[in-house]
Amino acid sequence: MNPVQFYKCLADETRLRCLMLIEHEDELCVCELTEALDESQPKVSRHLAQLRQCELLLDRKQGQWVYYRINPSLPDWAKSVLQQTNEANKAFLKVNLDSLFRMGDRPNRVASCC
Amino acid sequence: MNPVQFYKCLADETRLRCLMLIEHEDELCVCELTEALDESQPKVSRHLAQLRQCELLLDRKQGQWVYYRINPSLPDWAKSVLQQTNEANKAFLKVNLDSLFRMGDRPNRVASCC
DNA sequence: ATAATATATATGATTTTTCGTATATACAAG
DNA sequence: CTTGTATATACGAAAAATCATATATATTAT
Repeated sequence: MNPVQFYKCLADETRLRCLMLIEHEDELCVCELTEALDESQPKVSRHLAQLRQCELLLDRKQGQWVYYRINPSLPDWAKSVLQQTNEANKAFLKVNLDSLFRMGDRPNRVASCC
Repeated sequence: MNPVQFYKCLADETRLRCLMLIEHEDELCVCELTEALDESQPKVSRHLAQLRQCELLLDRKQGQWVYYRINPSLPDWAKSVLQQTNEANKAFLKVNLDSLFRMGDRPNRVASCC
């Protein structure tokens, strides 16, 4: 993982908030992120695709939903950066977490093993 | 320190290498960074100015040289991110450190207190 | 005073990134 | 099959970032 490419991924508000929300919630689908961020679906989807191409995120398709999670194969330093950023910037994420928890009709998780 | 602004500062190759070199050496002047990076002086200077404006770096003028150092007032999480990035990416910096150590006529440091 | 060195900044061009909108694909429900 | 929902992508426009070059300022040396 080239550190410049890694930080370019974090250097956009939409992408950083997506990463932090996913880090916080372990796994989120596109519609949840779209609601939490109050952004258009194509915009969120485009940024998620970029994070997937750079291998910061993995996705898992389940029915009509696509769930994104942090790539566990990221180097330790990168994972650590994401964790620390999250822990030290809770106020930054609050508005998005509030929207997420207020959201109705969130899809039911089914474990990927079933 | 807004995390998006912070990561935008790290999301450029010239700026990230400058930050990592300075982190490694505690303090470097513009001509040393210019030599270590093998980039034009205005380019290095411009990026350093940006890092100073964003308060990631502080500068100290001494004679004809301007020395840059990491701003010690950065939040702990940001300082930690810089340190971890450095420790986990030594190979990334090697070529620049080699150039720096090979450089002739490096300015003599004088402690800022004198 | 003149010349040389170190650094900063201005300017306009170029490149990169981001965006809105439209559209395509896949799945689910009826 | 049709409709609705979730997601992805294509395309051109707009915005932002970066750059090379020229030039300005400050300091040191002669």
